[in-house]
Amino acid sequence: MSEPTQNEQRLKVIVADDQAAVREPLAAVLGLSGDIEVVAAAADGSQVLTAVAGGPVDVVLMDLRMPVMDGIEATRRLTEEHPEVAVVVLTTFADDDSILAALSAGARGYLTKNAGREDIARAIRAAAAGQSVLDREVQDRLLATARTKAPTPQQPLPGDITPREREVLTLIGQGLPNRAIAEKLFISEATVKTHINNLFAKADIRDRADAVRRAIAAGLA
Amino acid sequence: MSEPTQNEQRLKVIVADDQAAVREPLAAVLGLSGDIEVVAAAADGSQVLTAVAGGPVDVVLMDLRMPVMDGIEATRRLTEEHPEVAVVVLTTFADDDSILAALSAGARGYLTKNAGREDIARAIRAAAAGQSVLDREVQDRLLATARTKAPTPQQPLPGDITPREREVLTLIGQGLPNRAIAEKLFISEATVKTHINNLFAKADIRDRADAVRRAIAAGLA
DNA sequence: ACGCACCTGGACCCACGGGTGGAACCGAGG
DNA sequence: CCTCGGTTCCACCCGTGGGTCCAGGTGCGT
Repeated sequence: MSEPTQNEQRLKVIVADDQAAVREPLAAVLGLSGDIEVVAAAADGSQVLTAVAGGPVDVVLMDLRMPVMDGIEATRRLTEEHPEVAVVVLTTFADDDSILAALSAGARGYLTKNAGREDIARAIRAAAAGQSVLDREVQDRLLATARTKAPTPQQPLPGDITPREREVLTLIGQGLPNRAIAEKLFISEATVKTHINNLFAKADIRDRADAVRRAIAAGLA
Repeated sequence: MSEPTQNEQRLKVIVADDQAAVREPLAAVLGLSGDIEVVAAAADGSQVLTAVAGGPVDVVLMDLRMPVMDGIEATRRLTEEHPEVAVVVLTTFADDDSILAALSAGARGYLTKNAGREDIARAIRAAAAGQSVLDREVQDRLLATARTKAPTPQQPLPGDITPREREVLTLIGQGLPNRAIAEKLFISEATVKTHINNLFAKADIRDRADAVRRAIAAGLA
């Protein structure tokens, strides 16, 4: 996580973008930062993989929209086969799906293309050090999805519920009538009723509708 | 988002931590970075606010656990009253609640205390530039909550459902029996049954348990 | 004025759900 | 050994739920 003092070696960076008009000036301008060395350029995801195989690399600056193999897939493979290589995404698109997909694939940074040279350089240094740099809007989006989707605290059931009862509750949560539950578990409907009544007593469930809600709330459905 | 060339002025930073044994060495070591100037130190949140009022500040390095006013509350007020000031959290705790609370309050970075001097300095520079730096584990946690909480696509109901029917469905989703629904809506139980039967026909709902699931899935409960 | 959608209500029937009590089997544990 | 918890089943009762048909009242747009 930390750099003992500071300058170890120049950071070896690969620039990946299918548009030469973006890739080449970017590589050139990054080389101006004294601590960054662009060791290769790639026009698609597979070129990134071969380039990484060619020699030691610290950071890949990755576009998402590329032919042959896109940036998401390239990131996924890269972080699997070479976890020591950090990936920083640099793209024009900052929609929720792209952000989640890229970070899930293992990217350690996400910048939009209105980031300046220093912003990019800083993200590269951070990624090499194990940190993660996000554009402000990207962080806001990620935070928003993390927050809005949070109100399902997975409230638990009493501990004295038997495995069989849990099975029955799950099927209730899927909306099945007792007869269907009985068939699915190869038991009689009477037995299903017994389990249900035990459930009601143990878990303070009033009726079937309540059971459905509890099953969903407990994550069984 | 970008810095035109580079050195504008030294970044004015406030260090906030209730433990002097942490605060003072931290302030001292940060001053060693040529582009960072520690202009004040604070032992709690309210001291941060008064210090910010005293003069121009770029970044506040904020601990979360502090007496009088904690880092969350201080961050919230700071980003409201002085949105131009960036807050970077530096704390030992990296649990989901703390992370979400701090970032929701407006923090533009979140580091744990095993971050090194360069890591912290980089986060400060990024925050001043409008970016956000997260520790690796922090990003992973934030991403995990954003992902796991996503599988509720809010599947909609048919369009020809009347307002009254929607009301009834909501109450069904809360587990109420017909009689209770009738009382709550000041109508007879017979009317409730009618609405329910219409719902079943329109929305392809089989029975009451199914209705509960649909109501929850539609976000009515 | 007329049709139409919606909300309202009543009547009937019966299947399913839910409550109670009892009973048998089996495996783990004292 | 025999108890105990879990699972399996039966019988009985009845309340609620769910299906069907019908019908009055209101407000809206043509």
